[in-house]
Amino acid sequence: MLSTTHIRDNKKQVLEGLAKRNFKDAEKTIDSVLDTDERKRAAQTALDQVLAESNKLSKEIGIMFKSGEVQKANILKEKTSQLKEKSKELSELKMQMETELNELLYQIPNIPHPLVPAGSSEEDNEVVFEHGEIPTLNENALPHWELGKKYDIIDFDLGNKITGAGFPVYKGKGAKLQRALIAYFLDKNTEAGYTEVQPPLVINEASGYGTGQLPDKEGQMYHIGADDLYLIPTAEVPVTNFYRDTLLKEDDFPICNTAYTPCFRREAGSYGSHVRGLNRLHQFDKVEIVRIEHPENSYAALDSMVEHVKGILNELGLPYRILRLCGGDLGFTSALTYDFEVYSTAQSRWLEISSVSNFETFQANRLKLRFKNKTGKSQLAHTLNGSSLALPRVLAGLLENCQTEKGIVIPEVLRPYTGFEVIN
RNA sequence: GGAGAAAUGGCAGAGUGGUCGAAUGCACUGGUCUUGAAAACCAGCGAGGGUCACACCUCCGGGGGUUCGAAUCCCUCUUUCUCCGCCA
Repeated sequence: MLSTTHIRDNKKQVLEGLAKRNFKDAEKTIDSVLDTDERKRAAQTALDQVLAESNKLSKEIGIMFKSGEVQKANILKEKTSQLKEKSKELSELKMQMETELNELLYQIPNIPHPLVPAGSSEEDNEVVFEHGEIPTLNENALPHWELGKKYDIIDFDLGNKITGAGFPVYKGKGAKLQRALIAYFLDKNTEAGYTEVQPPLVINEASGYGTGQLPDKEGQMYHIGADDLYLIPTAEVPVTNFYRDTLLKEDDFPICNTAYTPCFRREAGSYGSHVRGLNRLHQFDKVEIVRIEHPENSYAALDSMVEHVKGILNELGLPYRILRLCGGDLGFTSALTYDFEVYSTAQSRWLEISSVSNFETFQANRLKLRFKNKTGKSQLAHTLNGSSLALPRVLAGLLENCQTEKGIVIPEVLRPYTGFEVIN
């Protein structure tokens, strides 16, 4: 959520940013934010004055009672009763303004970084880096869902039976490969200075608001009605919310966490061939990296996260590219996002396997995540996160690109984790 | 699941209806002293809103209520602790 003071002080820049995102009615929305904010503050000021008067009188009444001037006190009591009614009205007005203001602010996405290219769809994303050679596979190369069946390592039908579509069962070497990838990713992240954490897999409503899943993306999360909790769509949510309502010191930075969790997404409205196999699931595994940074360092941190993910993909030997997302494809809460895509040779398409973003103060504002700066004032921190990495599509790319006539050859770096070299 | 107790500033911990945003100690920051450090002493030290700056307003787990006035009384929710039950 953007802060009203930021909007007030940088109106022009905000409008330009929203234009880059093709945000409709930007001017109208921003104007009504500013107007509502002004009315909110007017109500606040009026309320404060009434309360000040009432506090003063109450103190006087106290003194009168002590000195026995009961009659005089009773006259003042009348007066404060009136003030009380007035304050009730004003505080209702103020709350109403606050609600209206928040509803407006919840609709406004983050302002894109200047590097974000203009554009309306994924076609306008900018390819900033490519690496690795696309392997030439033999003629009867298979997509991963066929490979999963052939080697009996991924069972979509079994998952279908016990739960439903989008919940595969990993078996044998497939299950072990999953575990190997998780352990490998966590080790790489830990080596790079991230502290491993294990968060809960369900979150409460406040956490959903903190990172921006609520109120707008409610339908994307699984909701547990009886306890009013949500299954996490990504480790970003619980881990970033560790720092909700927190006042940090400058030397607490940087805060670097990594977490493996399953992720649960309803993916309402997704269908068709691009969701086939592991391409899009309701439950999948992901290792996430989350950072809390000083605003001055957040873009250096973003770059270092990108370099880190690159390092892992280089080691795995998968062909990949990095995209800078355009305004139209950028996530609601992000200011700048780099997507990593692995090339799936058997499907002849790119698969997104990581998304690394700087949210600047957008999440921190809702989270009330601040730090005390050098001048002693509290200031919003910057939050960042990225996948490092998401399993199913890495697995898909790996199965498809590493298939040979003898079977699927496991990349060398994973062999200490799997304990086997080939799936056949 | 049942019974009881509790929740106060970074931490510990006073405060049971009025001048309490809150004693005291520790921690922290600045200063004096010291070759330096420690100790001692002096001063400062919660957050949010508001203001050029003051004033002023809000916050003692969350929400609601009683009262002219609530950290303090009442209701409710959450969490923690103790006991009982159940279970890994």
